[in-house]
Amino acid sequence: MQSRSPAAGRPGRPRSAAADAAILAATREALVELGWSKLTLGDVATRAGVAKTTLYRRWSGKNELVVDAVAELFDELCLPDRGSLAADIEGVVLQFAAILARPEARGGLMAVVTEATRDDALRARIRASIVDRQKGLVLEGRSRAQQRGELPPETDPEESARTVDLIFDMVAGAVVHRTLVSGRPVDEEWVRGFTQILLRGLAAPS
Amino acid sequence: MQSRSPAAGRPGRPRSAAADAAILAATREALVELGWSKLTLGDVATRAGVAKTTLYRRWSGKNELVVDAVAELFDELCLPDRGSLAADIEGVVLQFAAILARPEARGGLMAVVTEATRDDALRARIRASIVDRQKGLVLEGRSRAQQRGELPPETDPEESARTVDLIFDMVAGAVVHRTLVSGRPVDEEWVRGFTQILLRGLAAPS
DNA sequence: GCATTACGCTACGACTCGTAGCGAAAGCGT
DNA sequence: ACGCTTTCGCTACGAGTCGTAGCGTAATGC
Repeated sequence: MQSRSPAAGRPGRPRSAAADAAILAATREALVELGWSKLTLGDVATRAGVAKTTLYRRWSGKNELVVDAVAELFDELCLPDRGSLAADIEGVVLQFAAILARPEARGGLMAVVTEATRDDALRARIRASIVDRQKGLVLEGRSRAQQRGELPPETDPEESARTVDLIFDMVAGAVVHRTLVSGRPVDEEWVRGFTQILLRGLAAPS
Repeated sequence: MQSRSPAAGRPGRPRSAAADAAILAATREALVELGWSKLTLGDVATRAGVAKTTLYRRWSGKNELVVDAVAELFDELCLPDRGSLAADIEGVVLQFAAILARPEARGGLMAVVTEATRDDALRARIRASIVDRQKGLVLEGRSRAQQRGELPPETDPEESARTVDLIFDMVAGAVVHRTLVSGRPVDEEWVRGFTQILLRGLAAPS
């Protein structure tokens, strides 16, 4: 996507955009059927109807390919204004959960995060194409809540940045853990309870 | 461990307990050096000084082996009484974070969780040897807080069980996400902010 | 037409997988 | 002491995947 070849007005035959799309779609399909560990690049190439060499000319390996394939799933994330901070949180959490509920996202996202533990370049790629977009939603939601008077305005900008990171880890982490570790669905009931605690805290009366 | 051969008074040569320990230690060592995807069972066998066939006689594959190797890391988790709910939370979060900071836990734990997405037996094994122990700490901490009067007593037992699951996902999820996705350390400052939000909520004044 | 690049195809050595077969070693009961 | 049973280390094996190289062909810009 953003990091791959610009292909600006170079001489010679241009790369097929259709092949790109077919490869990414085939990757997601294989991810559903086989899972991360049994997914092979040769199989993806066959599914996409391209040669294995074509695949290697565009992606350096399994990790990079799957990051791009999974990142497309997060394009649909947005933050419609629902009138209150609680409603905004519930909306975006349900969106995020809906994406994670898809099997190609479950296995794929977790696998690349695992690999990113030992690969800084891969981690940067994940951050740029997936994580930063999500964090932007947190920023937007807080800004709206401050305008509504639901949250106090920022004082220290550095403190403010830390809080955004913290909230982001709490929201995304809880949804991911619920979905992938506990293995239970993120339904409306769960989201209500989660939002309640996030906004008012554990000590508050239910 | 609990699920493997009981080896009760059978005839014949008993299995070497030293080999078990050597294999698990070698697995963690290989996990640090190579990471999940490049770890091979042949390599682990060589490091442990045993034959590859011996390894396959005890574990059915990479997943099961790594679960057992990583599970040992969580044996040290406990919940010392620090006098208040906030202090208890901070204590156990720092313990959990210290384990996750070790490279053999980062890659290994995430990898087996990823694989568990498509393997129910593996998920059950993870739950039994890792997750349930953590959830027990949540239960214990809430019980103490209720005795201190920091939390309201339970009314509906079913509602109560849901709340424990929710808190568990929020705590563990946030720490895991901070460590593995955001890639930033869980230090005392972060833990203070996290506990503050978990107990008093976002809307509370800082 | 010509240079340049992408593409499909085949083939290749290197590696890992998981299993089978063998002889030797280590315990247990008599 | 003697077998019986099970484990262990070793070697070897077919199957599968990896990532690359080479080749002829297709598509684009000048």
